[in-house]
Amino acid sequence: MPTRMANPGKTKMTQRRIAELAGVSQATVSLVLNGKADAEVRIPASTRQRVLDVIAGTSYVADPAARRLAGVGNKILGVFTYEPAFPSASIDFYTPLLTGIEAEAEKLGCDLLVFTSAPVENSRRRLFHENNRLGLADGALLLGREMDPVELQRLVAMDFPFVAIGRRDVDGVPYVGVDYATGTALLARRAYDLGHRRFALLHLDSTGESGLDRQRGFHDELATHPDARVWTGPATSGNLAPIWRSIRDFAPTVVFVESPEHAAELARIARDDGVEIPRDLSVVVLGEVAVPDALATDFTRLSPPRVRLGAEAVILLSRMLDPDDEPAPAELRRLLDCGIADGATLVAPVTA
Amino acid sequence: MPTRMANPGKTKMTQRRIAELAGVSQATVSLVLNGKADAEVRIPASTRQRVLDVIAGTSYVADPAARRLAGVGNKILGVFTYEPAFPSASIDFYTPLLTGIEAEAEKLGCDLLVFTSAPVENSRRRLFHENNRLGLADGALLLGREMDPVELQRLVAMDFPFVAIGRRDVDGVPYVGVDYATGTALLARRAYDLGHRRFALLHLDSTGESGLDRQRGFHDELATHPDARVWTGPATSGNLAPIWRSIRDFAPTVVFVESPEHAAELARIARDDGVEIPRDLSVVVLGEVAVPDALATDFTRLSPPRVRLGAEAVILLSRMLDPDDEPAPAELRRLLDCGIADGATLVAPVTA
DNA sequence: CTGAAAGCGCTTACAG
DNA sequence: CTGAAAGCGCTTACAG
Repeated sequence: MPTRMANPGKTKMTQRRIAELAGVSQATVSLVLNGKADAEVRIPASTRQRVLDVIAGTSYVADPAARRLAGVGNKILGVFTYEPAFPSASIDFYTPLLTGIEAEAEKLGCDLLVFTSAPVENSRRRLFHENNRLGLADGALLLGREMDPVELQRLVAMDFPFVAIGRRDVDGVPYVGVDYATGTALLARRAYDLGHRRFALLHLDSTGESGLDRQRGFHDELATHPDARVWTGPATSGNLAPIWRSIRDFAPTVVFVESPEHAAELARIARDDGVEIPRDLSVVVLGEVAVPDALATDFTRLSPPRVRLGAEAVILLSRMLDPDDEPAPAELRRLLDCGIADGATLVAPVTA
Repeated sequence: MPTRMANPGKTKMTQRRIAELAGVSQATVSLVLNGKADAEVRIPASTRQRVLDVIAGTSYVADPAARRLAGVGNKILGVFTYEPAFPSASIDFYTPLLTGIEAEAEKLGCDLLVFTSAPVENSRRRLFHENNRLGLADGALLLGREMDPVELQRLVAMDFPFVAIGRRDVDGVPYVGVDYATGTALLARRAYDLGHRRFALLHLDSTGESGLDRQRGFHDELATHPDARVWTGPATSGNLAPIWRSIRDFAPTVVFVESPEHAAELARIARDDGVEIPRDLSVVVLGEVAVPDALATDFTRLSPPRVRLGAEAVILLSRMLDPDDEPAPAELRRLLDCGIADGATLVAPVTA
């Protein structure tokens, strides 16, 4: 339990000591340090220089806690992940996001406060808990496949600046997401144009917005084609064999699969069942395989711009924090175009 | 430039307001909150309960900046990476470390402050810069292949609690590292026992401790075998063709390569040159391939316990921060055993 | 042009 | 047993 203070005993460098050394008041040191010395307040260049010289001779850095308490921003962005970020299960999902976030934070000169202390319940983290350190950050980025709407509402009500990564249905939540609906619709349209008429959709058994968007894109597109036949089912975790039998009974020429892992598993089962992919059955994946495995199937799939997603979220948050900026409502809720990886598993059906 | 405060306008929950609502003094609220209400200071259970009830009804959280300023620990661990962490080049190196760090921080209830704001010079970050937020963390973890000795000395002199990941030569620097010397010696001994007598070592052109440890382990082991012949050379970045010619002229039966990337490249060049691996030439890698690629060669190699390394560093740091704990000198500078992956590229030489 | 002072929200001796 | 007060290091009106 880390509770001991840093630097016990040693005399810490403070503005007061700088002031003594420079023969000025502590307030003057603060003014010089904050650049106010130029504008509103006139401080003679000589005084200013003397202070700067003294500081240069020491290892002084303004105490960030004191700055924060005194009411200025810290250039610290909170990062909250609803699922623990690094453990293997989620690592592929978070890594590209964090890559974008880190790169952009670096450009902006911000530090990142990762809220690892949030207690985990049902394998999800809770943002609000006693002693949460939200208040130390100027604002926060929220990542996760699903987020607790109540917590989102509370953040909005608090007027705490934050940006969710991924579209969120909760009112007033700023986000940067991916336009999965359009991406999925484009792929459905591409399949239709290739001659497919019997479509299956194997989606995740989750109520997350991104899954709903994919389903909506899928259905909306196919609704415009009266001759398209559609089967839909959720993939319960674990064994996909039963669901494969249902799909086979429907006899689609193409199956859309939300999860790359499920797609790989389904393809394996299908092959064992004598179904050759893509000759007998096209497969379209609605998510990006995280680490492209050289041995694996090169699925036709959505390819969301995840690194950029992280970067854009940081940019939006920093704009929200900038007193001189005021992002327009449309900028506060924004979807990035979803890329498509052509892959090799969507071809014209032989039965066309 | 994020500088606007969170929560502008809205009235923030404070101990003072809690105190008003509960009809007690602000100090009492603090005492109740910090559990001091039980020990030194006696506060009637009824008062205590009243305060807790009020707090439960609000969304109060103690302002971490104020706590910090008042002199208590924050359970915030700083994380400083000398090379930017997520960008692809370093991601494989840092990811397992961060996995261990995150998992352990979560267990301890600590947040992680990642110093992304450190300015980059010559593709390395500088820890000390104006407005560094080191002081906000109770202590820090330092990661990187090489670290600036001057900065390390300064941290030691400041008495700032920190733990370096990887052995460091600088006096007084606490670290958790990997025993590369012993690991390398074991592999050299294994090669010798298989009959190898002509050894080449292709090391990185760097002065980092971990590289030096490997070289030392290599040379120390082989020095015990008077009939072993040794060639050593640094791999300059880029084209390995020239160095391959030097190695070929020496005609080793086994080549030790520090970097996995160099090993892959060298193996390719060797094969193009008609040298079959491992039949004609055994190859031993002294680092772990980050993402095991199913297609790549399964090199015989060192397999440092990187996830554990991260976790152990957090544990050590938290012990240093614990006022009731006092890690022994040996615990402050510790090497973990380095694993060995048998792989398939170290075999007995045909010429033996 | 510069200094003295208030205040940020907390913790912790110190008085009652 | 509890309240009033000092102090942590800063920023920023406000007086000189």
